[in-house]
Amino acid sequence: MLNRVVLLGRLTKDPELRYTQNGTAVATFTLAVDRRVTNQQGERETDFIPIVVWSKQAELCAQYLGKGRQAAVEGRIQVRNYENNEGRRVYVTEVVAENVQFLGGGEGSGDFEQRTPVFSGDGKPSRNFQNDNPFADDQRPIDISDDDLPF
Amino acid sequence: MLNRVVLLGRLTKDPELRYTQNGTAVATFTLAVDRRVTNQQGERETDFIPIVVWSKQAELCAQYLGKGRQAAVEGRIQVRNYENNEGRRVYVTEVVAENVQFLGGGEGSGDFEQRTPVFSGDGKPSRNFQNDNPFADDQRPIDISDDDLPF
Amino acid sequence: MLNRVVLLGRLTKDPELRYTQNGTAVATFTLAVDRRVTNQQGERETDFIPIVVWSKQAELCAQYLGKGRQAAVEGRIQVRNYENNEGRRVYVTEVVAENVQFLGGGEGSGDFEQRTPVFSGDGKPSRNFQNDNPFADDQRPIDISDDDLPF
Amino acid sequence: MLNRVVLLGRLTKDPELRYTQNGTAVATFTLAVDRRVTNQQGERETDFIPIVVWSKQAELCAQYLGKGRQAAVEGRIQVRNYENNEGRRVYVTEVVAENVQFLGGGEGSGDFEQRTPVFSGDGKPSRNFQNDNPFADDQRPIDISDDDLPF
DNA sequence: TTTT
DNA sequence: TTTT
Repeated sequence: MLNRVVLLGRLTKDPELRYTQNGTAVATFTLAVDRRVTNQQGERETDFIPIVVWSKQAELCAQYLGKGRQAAVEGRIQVRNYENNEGRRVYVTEVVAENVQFLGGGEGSGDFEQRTPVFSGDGKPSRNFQNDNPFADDQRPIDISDDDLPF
Repeated sequence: MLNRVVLLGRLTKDPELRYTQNGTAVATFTLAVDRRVTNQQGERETDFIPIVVWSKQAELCAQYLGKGRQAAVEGRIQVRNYENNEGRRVYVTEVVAENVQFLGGGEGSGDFEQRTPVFSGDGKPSRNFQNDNPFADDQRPIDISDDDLPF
Repeated sequence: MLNRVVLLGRLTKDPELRYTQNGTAVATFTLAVDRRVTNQQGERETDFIPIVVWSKQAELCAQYLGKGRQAAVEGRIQVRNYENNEGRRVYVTEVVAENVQFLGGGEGSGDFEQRTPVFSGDGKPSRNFQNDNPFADDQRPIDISDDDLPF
Repeated sequence: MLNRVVLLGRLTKDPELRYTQNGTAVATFTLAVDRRVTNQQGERETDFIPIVVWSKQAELCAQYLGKGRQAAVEGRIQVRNYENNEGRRVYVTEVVAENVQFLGGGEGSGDFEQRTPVFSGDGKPSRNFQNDNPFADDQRPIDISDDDLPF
């Protein structure tokens, strides 16, 4: 019906870029969003919120965003679930971004020089794949439907 | 920094009302939010989003909301984690509501007659408690800090 | 960049439906949104917010919404200006809706029976037209560009 | 009921800071927010949205924000009206900010050195005052209720 | 009356 | 584990 999210925070790492079987780009990153109020111990806590971006925006994020950069994300909350390799149902909540604004900051910060996109695939098997693909690592399209999220 | 969510959906069950050790009310429920677009199979999918409400609003939700009722929720995304009883770190994402609007609908729908609040505690131990309390079931305050979420 | 609005309120009147020169539907209505806090006199004030909807959604609003009905509106704030017939620049702020949800309530309330759309054109000339059209009244398309708002 | 706005844009000028009769600070500025899509002439249009901030946040805005700076604003839409000095009712729409985030950019940009707050009062009488105060110019509190907006 |  |  109505499902709207707006976040402002910093990337905890460079985005990861992948491609679905039929060539759709999808980028993922985590946004660290500080809470506005401190807790009872007087500490400022942070929510680490997983973000998913599709298509052209995914590629732009991979090119222009990096660890430590500030970004504003507008999108919707998505809750999906899958069966893990122990046969247990796992629930994943993430924000599907429809609009990402690149703000300043971050390391190496010659504001928005282009980065070399980081393709994910790092030896550690991605166990929450709906369809595990051993070739995911070498930048070949992964064998899942466009509906699924490849991470 | 900035973390804003607005949702419109229906409760999948009656809210559960609890009290922290020092008497703060907390209600929880799941909001079923239909997606605006259908998937590739032409089906309309639904996101089931866990909601947490505190204090006075919690008690109002327990009184006036029920299974099937429509509600608008405004709040923020919170990601917390705890170690479960198998020693594994579990991540929980939920929306902490700051404003809940009661809309029509639902069963027995003599619009907003008061309901008998449903206290949770149903025999099945609540395993994601930070601090398990055997008395949670009989409506006595539960023994955890106000910071923690009792579910 | 980022311009997001979510409102929940009631229509002060039936929506007005018009068509631009090239046949695009546009509906307008005012949403009465109560403030959450009362003022210093203990009264609850209300903001009356002008809403604009385009295309298919405009026609659905004209059919299914009416005076007193509750609606949730998601969109963006738009500030436009035009020169009035006294040669003075007038500023208009309105919410351009991208998503309107029909909620219950309202008069005659046999929930969402279809209404006869109300075409605007009531004898009183609409002086904030960019391009005044004497035929606007008899439901013929109005002679303005799609960019402009016909009211 | 529910009235939520999130904006990201740049200040068109330094904020103006004033004080109500009983000492409450209020800052005002205009946020230039680019539209995401270009119009039929291929130009990117901009909405100029008036912002009001109260109390402590007002003083922080006056100190840390300036012309050209980027800011994220979270708040609610307010529509008020008053009778102008020609006896005509004038409607004013503005965003009452509850949370302002200072982002980079702007002139002189030694990021967030403190600025000398700009008090409004520039010789031109502020004609949309509900209660005109000839002393508003010399930084003395203005003689209106806290409920009213002094600009 | 507008910002980059 | 889900609502209409």
